[in-house]
Amino acid sequence: MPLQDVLSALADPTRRAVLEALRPGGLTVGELARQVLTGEGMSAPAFSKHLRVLEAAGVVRRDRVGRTVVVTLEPSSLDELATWVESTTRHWSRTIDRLDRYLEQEDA
Amino acid sequence: MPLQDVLSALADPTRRAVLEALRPGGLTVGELARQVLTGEGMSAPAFSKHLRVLEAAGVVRRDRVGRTVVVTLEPSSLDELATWVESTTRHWSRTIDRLDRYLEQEDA
DNA sequence: CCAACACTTAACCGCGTGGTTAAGTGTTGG
DNA sequence: CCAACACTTAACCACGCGGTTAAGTGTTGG
Repeated sequence: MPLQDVLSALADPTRRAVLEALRPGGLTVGELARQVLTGEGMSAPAFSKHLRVLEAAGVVRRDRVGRTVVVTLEPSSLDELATWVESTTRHWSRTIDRLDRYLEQEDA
Repeated sequence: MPLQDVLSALADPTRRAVLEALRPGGLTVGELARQVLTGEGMSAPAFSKHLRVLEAAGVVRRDRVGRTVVVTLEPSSLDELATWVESTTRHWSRTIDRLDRYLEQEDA
């Protein structure tokens, strides 16, 4: 679940929609598809691939239950991302006027 | 700067490296390239394209200064992302055991 | 058992993304 | 002025990603 995998996993609207749909709790693949793919005519295999990507990124887990597969969120999988965003933006507020830094170097 | 654009912009290591390099403040494209592309033999045009993506996502700004171009961070461009991550993960802690939800439905 | 169900895997395909080199655009220093 | 500098745009190419259909894998009701 390195940052790289999480970010590319989230850079897809279908995948983000899956996360939204799972917020109340785990769902079977079928139920998930019914909620997420309302309208868009996406095939089951395509959807399954998206789930694979999310799973590979460590964002969700898939467990076979009877003949269905239940998908659940993997809590703390976005911690690294949250930390990165936080630590990145924190310093931005202190950023001086956009030209100053360059001009300083120029003068030296 | 919709979430979609920001996420796909960040889903590239070179682009993230640019943000890291800009944390202390704005830099010219050349200086930025020197810091970010140490080692990887990436061409200037390729790098310029990455900057274009970041700019289109609203994450950085490019200003011509003399014959150089200064790149600066666009503060608050990651606010939407931070909010999304926050609001997404907040509920995860409350997520019930991964099977419960499904089994409830099954019983009904 | 086995037919049907709920998905996944396999094989394939078009296209967008990330890379290249070559040519173009501003902006000085001399 | 104009040559050189600092990038960017244009044109092109390879390959990975998101999509498809067809076939495979577990699992259970009857």
